[in-house]
Amino acid sequence: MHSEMEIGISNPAVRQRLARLQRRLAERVRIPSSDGYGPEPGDLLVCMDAQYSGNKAWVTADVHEHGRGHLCTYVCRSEVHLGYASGFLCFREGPLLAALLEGIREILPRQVALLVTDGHGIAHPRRMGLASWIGLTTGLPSVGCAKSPLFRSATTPDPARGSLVPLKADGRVVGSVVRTRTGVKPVYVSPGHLLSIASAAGIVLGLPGNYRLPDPLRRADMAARFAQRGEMAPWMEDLGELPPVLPESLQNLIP
DNA sequence: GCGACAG
DNA sequence: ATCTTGTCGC
Repeated sequence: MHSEMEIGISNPAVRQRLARLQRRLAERVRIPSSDGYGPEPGDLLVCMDAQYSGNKAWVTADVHEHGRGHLCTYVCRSEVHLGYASGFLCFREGPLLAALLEGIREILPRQVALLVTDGHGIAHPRRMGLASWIGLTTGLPSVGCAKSPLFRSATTPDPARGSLVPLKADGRVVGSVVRTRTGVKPVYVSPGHLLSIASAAGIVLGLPGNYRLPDPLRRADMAARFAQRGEMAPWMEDLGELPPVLPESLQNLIP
């Protein structure tokens, strides 16, 4: 017998159905031409990440209070139900993030104001990156901050921190290539849901930190690695095992 | 056929 | 994401 394996996503028929679902979901995403959500003092910004080992995943949510700082970083363990394939990350990781968000909802002093994820928002072939999926699923504003592009950009931002250049997909501007640290590889920022392209870049550049990844996102990454190794830091809180949250739309498509 | 390809 | 050692640079 073999260990429980994830559902293969290499199957053309499965990919086709999921791609169709992505295009349908993308129609509901709202990206204003300007503004949209903007952080206000006291707002809770949640940055999320996940680490994997086989079909096990350690998922984290770093809670940052805008204008003040770090509150706590939550971690949970989950089972992965779908393999990875470029362009379909939202279906693999989305349900895991949704589970943890559900878990911390009652713990937090107030509602989450914004979500930030590893991976893209609308800077995606079908406008349905991880950030857009979780934003749409939760109804919350969301931003995608990816470490590598899904589309090659013709230009690169100046070496100085803060400089940025438009990120295009098929001639359409869908995000920004942002220099978060002088002389270091840029990150790829795109809105997921309920805010503009400019706002998304502004938010990422507004987050604290002197590394390529903003501190909250970096802390989410660190926490997930710690948890995976069975370690905990004083600023982390373990919520234990939480089952992935599969929306109706996925229950029929994913066994 | 070959290279690309978020995490 | 994960598999892995040393090493160059601020």
